[in-house]
Amino acid sequence: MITKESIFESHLKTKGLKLTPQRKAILEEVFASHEHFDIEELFANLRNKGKRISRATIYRTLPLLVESNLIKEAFRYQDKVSYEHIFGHGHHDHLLCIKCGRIIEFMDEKIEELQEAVCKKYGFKPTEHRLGIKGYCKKCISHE
Amino acid sequence: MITKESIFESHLKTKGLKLTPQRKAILEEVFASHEHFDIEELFANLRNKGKRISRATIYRTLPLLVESNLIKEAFRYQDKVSYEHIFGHGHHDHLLCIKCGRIIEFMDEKIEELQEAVCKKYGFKPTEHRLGIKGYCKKCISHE
DNA sequence: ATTTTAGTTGAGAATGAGTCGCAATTAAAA
DNA sequence: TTTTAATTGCGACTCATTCTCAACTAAAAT
Repeated sequence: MITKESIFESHLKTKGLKLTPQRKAILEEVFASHEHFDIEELFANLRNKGKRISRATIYRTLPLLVESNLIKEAFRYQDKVSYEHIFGHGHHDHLLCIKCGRIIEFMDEKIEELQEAVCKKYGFKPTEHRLGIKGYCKKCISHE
Repeated sequence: MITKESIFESHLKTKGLKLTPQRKAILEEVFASHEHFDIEELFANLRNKGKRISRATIYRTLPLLVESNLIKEAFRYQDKVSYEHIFGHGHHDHLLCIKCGRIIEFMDEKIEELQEAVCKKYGFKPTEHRLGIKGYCKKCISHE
C-alpha cells in the first residue's frame, strides 16, 4: 500500500537520506490537519505536542516533502509561504480574501484545459501552475 | 490628455502627497523600458543615469505607483518581486521558464471569463488575479 | 517676506524570513 | 568495534524590506 511515509522514505532513499524521527514527526504534523499551513505554525504545533524540532530542520525538511510530491507551496500571503497537501488531494486553485484571510479552493476543468492549450501554443512544457484570485469574500462584502 | 504623470500626480494629491523630483525620476525610469523589472534593477538604472535616489525612496514610491494602477506586482522569481506596467498594457498572464528565466506573456479571454464565473459562483468580488505557469520554454526543451 | 506646517529624503539601524557552518550525535555499514 | 556518512540544533549570518530620525523642501498662512 502506498502511504505518505512510504513515498517520503523512498524519495529520501534515492537521495541517500534517512527517515529520521524528526522528519517523521514533521511529516505527521504536516498531514495532521487538512489546512494550509506556514512554517511558523508548523513549528508551533510541533512545540505544542512536545516535539522540540528546530526551525532549521523544518526548513530543511519541507523542500524534501515538496520534492516527494507530498506537499507544495500554495501561495504567498503577507510575505509568508503557505503550503498544502498534494497527497490525497486533487489539484485546485484559490480565492483569497484580503480582508479576513479566508481561503476558498476551487477547481475548474475547463480552465485547466485552456492552460494546457496555451502551453501547447508556445511549445512550453509546464511543471507547475498557480492561479490565485484575491478579493473580498461573500461575508466581507456584506459587512462592509 | 491622460498621461502617467497626471495619473500619478492626481493619486498623490488624493493622499496629500507631492510629485517630487525623486518620484518623477522613478516614474520615468519605470516606464523607460517595457520590460519587467525588480527594485534592484531600478535602483541600478537610476544610478547609471546619475540619479542618486535611495533605496528607501524607491521602496516607498513603488507602492504609490501600484496604488495609482500604473504598475503591478507581476510575479516572484527567486525571491525577487518583479513589477510590470499596467498603464499602456492590457492584462495578461505569464509563462516562466525555470531554466533560462524567459518570460512569455499571454492572454486568454476565455480563461478570464471562466475566472469571473468562478468568482460569481462563490459570491467573491475579485480585485486582482494572477496566473503563472512555470516550466520549460521551447528552447530549453530542445537543448536538454 | 517670514514663519508655520506638513510632507520628503537619505543614511543607516532594525527586522525577520530563511540559510549556513559547525560541533556533537546517531546509525548503518564495514 | 570502528569507520563512515548523514543529521541535528544552535547561533551566526544574509539579504530584502522597513523603520527611525534629523535635515530639507515647498507650499500655505501670517
